[in-house]
Amino acid sequence: MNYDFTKIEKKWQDKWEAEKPFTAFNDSVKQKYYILIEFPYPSGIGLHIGHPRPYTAMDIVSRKKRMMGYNVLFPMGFDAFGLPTENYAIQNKIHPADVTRENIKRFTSQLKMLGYSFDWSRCVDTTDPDYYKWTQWIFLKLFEHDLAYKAFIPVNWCTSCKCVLANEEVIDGACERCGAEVVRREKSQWMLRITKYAQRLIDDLDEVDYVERVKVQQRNWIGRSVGAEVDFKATTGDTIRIFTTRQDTLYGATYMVISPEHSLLQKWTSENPDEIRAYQEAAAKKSDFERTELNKDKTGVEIKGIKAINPVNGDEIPIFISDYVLASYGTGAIMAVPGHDSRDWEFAKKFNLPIIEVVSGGDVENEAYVDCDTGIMVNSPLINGLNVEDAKVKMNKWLTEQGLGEEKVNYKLRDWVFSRQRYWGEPIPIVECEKCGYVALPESELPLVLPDVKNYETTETGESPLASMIDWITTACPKCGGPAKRETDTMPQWAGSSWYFLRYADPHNNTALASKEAINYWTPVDWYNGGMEHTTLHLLYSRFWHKFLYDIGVVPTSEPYLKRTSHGFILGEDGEKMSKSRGNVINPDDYIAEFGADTLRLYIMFIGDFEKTAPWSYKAVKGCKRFLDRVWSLASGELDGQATSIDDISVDHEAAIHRTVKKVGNDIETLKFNTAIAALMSLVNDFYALPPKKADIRMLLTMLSPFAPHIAEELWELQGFDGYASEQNWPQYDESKTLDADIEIAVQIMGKLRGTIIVPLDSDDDFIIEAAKKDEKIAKNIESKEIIRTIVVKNKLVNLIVK
RNA sequence: GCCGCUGUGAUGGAACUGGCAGACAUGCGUGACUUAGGAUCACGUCCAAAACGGGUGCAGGUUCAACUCCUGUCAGCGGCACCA
Repeated sequence: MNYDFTKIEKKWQDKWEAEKPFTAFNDSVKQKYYILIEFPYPSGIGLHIGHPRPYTAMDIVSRKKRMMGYNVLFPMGFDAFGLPTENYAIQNKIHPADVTRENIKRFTSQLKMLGYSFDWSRCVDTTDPDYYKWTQWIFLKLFEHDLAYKAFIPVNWCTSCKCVLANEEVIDGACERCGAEVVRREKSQWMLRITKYAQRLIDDLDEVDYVERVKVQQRNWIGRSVGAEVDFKATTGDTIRIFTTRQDTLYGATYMVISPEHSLLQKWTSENPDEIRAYQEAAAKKSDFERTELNKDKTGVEIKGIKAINPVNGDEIPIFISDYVLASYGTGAIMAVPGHDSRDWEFAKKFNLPIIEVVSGGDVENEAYVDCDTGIMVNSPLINGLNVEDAKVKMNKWLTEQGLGEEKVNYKLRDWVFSRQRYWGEPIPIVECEKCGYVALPESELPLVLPDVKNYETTETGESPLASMIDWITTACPKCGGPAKRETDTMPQWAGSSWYFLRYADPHNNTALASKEAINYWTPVDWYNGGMEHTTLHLLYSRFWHKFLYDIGVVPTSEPYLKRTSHGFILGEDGEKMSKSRGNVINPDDYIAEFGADTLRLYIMFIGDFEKTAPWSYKAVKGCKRFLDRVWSLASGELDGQATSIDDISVDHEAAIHRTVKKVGNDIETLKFNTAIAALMSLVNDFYALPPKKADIRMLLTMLSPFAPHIAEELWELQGFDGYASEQNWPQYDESKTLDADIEIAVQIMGKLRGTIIVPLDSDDDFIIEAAKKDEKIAKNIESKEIIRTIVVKNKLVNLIVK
């Protein structure tokens, strides 16, 4: 009988569909284990080969955890709001909801064809009003706690999507999604105060088990730096507050720079207003990208007729505007210390400004002395002779005493721009009342359902398609009953995914986002695997929302995910990133049809280190198919012996089986799926060398079932074993049985391998040394030499040191 | 510029905590079975093969022993970046 994977896979998938063996229970006595993968965006092109890598990995973990006796929650859903669907809808004149429904259908059937053990009864869809009701509810809570606010600010505007982007969505000055240029626009936008959580988002990383690169990247993004804010007086009488991390170098400040957008500029009358206005206008026109691109050539304009006064020595110093100072960081103003900052140094050279050395050890005439931690303060009466660190401490104290400033921590993290001028997103449940300002809709009016519109396109003025729905916009203020207008922007794609893992705990609840009991039972997520590309987007956003929900008592823990791992991308056969234009895209459907889902699952895990990128190889897929063919021909025939427990396995294979149980089990827990599969292949090779008994095959199928569940169940049934392979206990190994009775150990002379000997397991040192000396090859090597030292590593090797 | 990661056969990749480098797979080679083989099975496959030889990006060091630890250096990938 042949391995007819098409028939077998259909058979078992139908069975799982009917019997639902992978349902998670909210009232189980078993220990819970919550495994999460990032739910996909159901795009029109269907499942991509990148999807099955994390899904298969976590499916294997889920299946193994179930076999270990856990009540496993392994859910799936769809993050379905977003631009591609909207664009497709615009082009084809279909409602985005219809497109979404079709895409979800297709994704679901593709996922089912891969045999994943999802609990489909908990499937969620972020575009379902029953779901986004709670996304809106959380937004209202944020608004209530002053964490959502509307502000007129310069924003990132994607010229192609015609939409505002969050900082996290801008990559090298271009749109993260479409690659088009991002320009600066002033717009009134809803914002979320993620910055209020910056410190906790850093601190709590110490509490969770995330792979290090994720922690590093988040810390990097939040960008904490410790310094001080210091007030400089201007000759106009105004105060200019600056932020610096080098308060020790205050005596070296020979000029100031403020950003072209600084508010004081509106107030001041300088001697050169035209020059200043021209510079401001030029800076405003530049995109962020252009501004950073020009970083070699420093530009700026002095504000003539106005000076600043250095608070430490009373010196009058000039003030410049320059776009190397950002309005959005710190206070938008800096003191410039050309002696110890390379940007200031460059600027000072160009504009012929004085350079004062305040930390000794460098040569400030030739270049800024920046890495001067080991230097000693000079030319700084208050702190001369101190090292840099002590100087900072003393300076902080002095600034506080004088009322001139204080120690201050700054973050690169910006508040989250939360409005999108698009149709296919959650409506923001806020109205603007002429009298009361921004007013929240009452909870009873949720969900605020997305209305049908004729036209899904953003208007030329950059307004959401909802802006043309006059009937919908016009409403009454919930507070005073007066005339009010609805918010026409929608939420960003990241809204629905910021809390979806909570919904899985209790997906059909219509009185809360999930019941308290369900949340308390299932959360936090035990293991979350996802892509590195979400580290400073979804992962950061959802940690923020979770912390807020913790603060208002909705969830029991301040962190949503206990453990975070991340997979590498799969590249095309040419080693390049897959893309339509390169023509190297791999379609999973083709592989399921040609080799079957089990082979695809196996190969995608065998391809290489799970955490690294790996190139696809058609030929290597065939190797995995060959392996399953070999398993099939071994296990589909008549087999000898009993097969009721691990004790029935044959003596010949005992050590190999125990070793494999140990290896496969450990490797699954540490994401080493490739070596787990290699171990199973080795065992099968052993079985070819020396025929296995029935109990040996039973062990093999048990271990294979998380990886290749269809073939494992089929062979299990064929052999007449009890129940299903997937519901067996995960096998226990006996450490003492993992080694053969006789083992080969290496014999080295002077650290070089000179031969091997076979000795009984756990032989003592003297026995091994004697056995080594008796070995023919070794004896020849050491005759006429004196052994002066011997090193024995038990069951591994012996090293003879000779003279 | 700063931070992090990675360099191993023809290829993808193994190697626990310093203990036989190259598991497993691909590819290639030889043989068997066959009318046939792009199927299957068996064997071989780091280089060199004279061996007490050489070999994990490169140059050193520590050690009885180094892919693994240390110093320096080169290359590639990723993140951050006029962030004061």
